[in-house]
Amino acid sequence: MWRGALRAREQAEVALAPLGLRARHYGLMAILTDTGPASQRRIATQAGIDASRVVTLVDEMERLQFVRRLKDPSDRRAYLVDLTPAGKKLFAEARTATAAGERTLLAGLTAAERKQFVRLLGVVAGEGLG
Amino acid sequence: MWRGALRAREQAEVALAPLGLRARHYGLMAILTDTGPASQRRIATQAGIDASRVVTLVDEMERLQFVRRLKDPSDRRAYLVDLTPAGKKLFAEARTATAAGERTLLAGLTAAERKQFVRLLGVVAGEGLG
DNA sequence: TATTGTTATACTCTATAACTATA
DNA sequence: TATAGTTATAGAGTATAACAATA
Repeated sequence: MWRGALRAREQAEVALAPLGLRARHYGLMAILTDTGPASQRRIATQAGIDASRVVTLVDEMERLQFVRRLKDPSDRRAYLVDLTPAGKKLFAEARTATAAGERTLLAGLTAAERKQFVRLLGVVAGEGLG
Repeated sequence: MWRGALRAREQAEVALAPLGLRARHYGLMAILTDTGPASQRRIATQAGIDASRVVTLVDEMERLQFVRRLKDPSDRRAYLVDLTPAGKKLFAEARTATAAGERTLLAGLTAAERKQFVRLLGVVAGEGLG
């Protein structure tokens, strides 16, 4: 499983490199697309990483203007991190790019097997647990 | 997929910790069990890691006497790394331990789905590529 | 008191480069 | 010239601890 994941990540990195992105940037955009504007704390929980790393990650994406920090009106300590329009556009491109890599990765499977595999993987990965 | 692999590795680490092992030690023993005595170069290729890391890894396992370095009679530069009897015994225990973790990981699947999942995973991971 | 975001720091993992002894 | 193993080192990536502002 580890080996498969390494292959998958490598595919993703290769696919995203032309866009100037790393897998983690894709992950951030995926979370924001999923949940909408979110606090950094929530992003950390969702991604399963430390809050201090979210700082750096959001910094990077903010500097590139794909993401922005809005003040949370209901909690002056917190930000709401949000995709900018440019970020949404970029994420769409990134999805296209990674989809191609995914096809390569799953090339050995029939269409039915792919569907099955993705489904089972969802269960094993504990989908929806954050 | 990445998330699933993280869960899998964590399961493995937790399962192996009581034996004083890390996932990489298990990996080394698995390779040696598979291929028999092997040069460090071959182990590196097989595991997909750098040769310098194999040095450290074998050092650790040799100090614990689970592995030994035999001189390769046909190439005086090379060692043949081999499991000791204690290493073989340990690997059997480690297999039992990780099998329990595996059951936890695949708990959400039926028996048939598990079998299918493992098969598909083998294809995606490019089984036998090294 | 507890929590959000931040910074500084240290630790782990990993690869690279330079070396030796062989081939 | 090239390869097996080793060492030292440097670069990622990551978590931890301590802090200010706010709850």
